[in-house]
Amino acid sequence: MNCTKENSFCNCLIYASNALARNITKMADEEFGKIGLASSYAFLLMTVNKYNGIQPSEISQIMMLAPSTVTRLIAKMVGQNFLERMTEGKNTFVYPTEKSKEMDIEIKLAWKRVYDRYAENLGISESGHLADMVYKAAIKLS
Amino acid sequence: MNCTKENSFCNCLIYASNALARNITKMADEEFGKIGLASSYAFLLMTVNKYNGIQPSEISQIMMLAPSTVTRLIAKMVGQNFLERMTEGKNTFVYPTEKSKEMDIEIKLAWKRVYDRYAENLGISESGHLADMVYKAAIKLS
DNA sequence: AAATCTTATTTGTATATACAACTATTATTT
DNA sequence: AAATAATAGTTGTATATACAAATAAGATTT
Repeated sequence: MNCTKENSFCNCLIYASNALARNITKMADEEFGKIGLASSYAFLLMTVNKYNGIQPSEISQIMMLAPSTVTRLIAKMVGQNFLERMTEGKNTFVYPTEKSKEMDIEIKLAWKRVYDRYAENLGISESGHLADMVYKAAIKLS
Repeated sequence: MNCTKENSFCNCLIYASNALARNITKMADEEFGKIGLASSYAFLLMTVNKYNGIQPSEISQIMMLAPSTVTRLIAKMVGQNFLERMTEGKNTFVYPTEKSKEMDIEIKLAWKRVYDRYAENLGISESGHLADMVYKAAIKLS
């Protein structure tokens, strides 16, 4: 690869992966923004809609986020009446409200739009291949 | 790919790329932390050491960061006597101090350690291939 | 020359995220 | 049964980053 002043870090996975993450998240936030959500919250709602009564620790694993981050995301969605939290002993169970369930289809459509946008830019098979590689690498480095 | 509750987003580039970026940045911060820097600052110093008198807008392009972010990074390094800033008209030129120049070799060694660590986890050719794909994707989505 | 457009940078403010420390609960060992 | 360890979740605090607005300087058009 031709590394000029303009792309001296093209061979650096640290900066490339951060740049990719920022760019794709921006795209996602644009699409999810149309339905009034930032992407993290959209994914959280999708997850809780799918797994009724899921625990924060499981969400943490699925979304690959630190437990404290998940606590904060949930708290915000509880505050906006999208989620409910029930505590039993040391465990917490998270449930979607009607408001969240009603939004599910819209979230999925927005998600599809994000996918279509990046697939359009990267190519369909390319983007599938990339997602696969990036996911596997993320796991290996965790 | 086998998507159970544990990895429902394995086909989702948004979350995979964010997870990869966080994991690799954590690794980088561990290595650069040994020489007292967070990874962003290390890269900034490397860049300014290489391109004496570089302008923030150029740094912004190279590091793929927003101009405001670059301003903040530079300000912090100026405060710690790693960089100097000269303003001429609307332009600003950034220079390394002796402190930064002396650190250059250590930064490069830490950078090598980061590279070795992720190459060890991902495989050498794999990690090269991944960096290449991720960099190209980041550009295409920008 | 004045008015307008463009470019470069900085500042105010907001957000996502994490780590470390803490609380509370349950499980295990002695 | 008491003591200890492990697990689940939350809170305080810090950081990186961005957007939008502001400032300032140059360039271009009229």
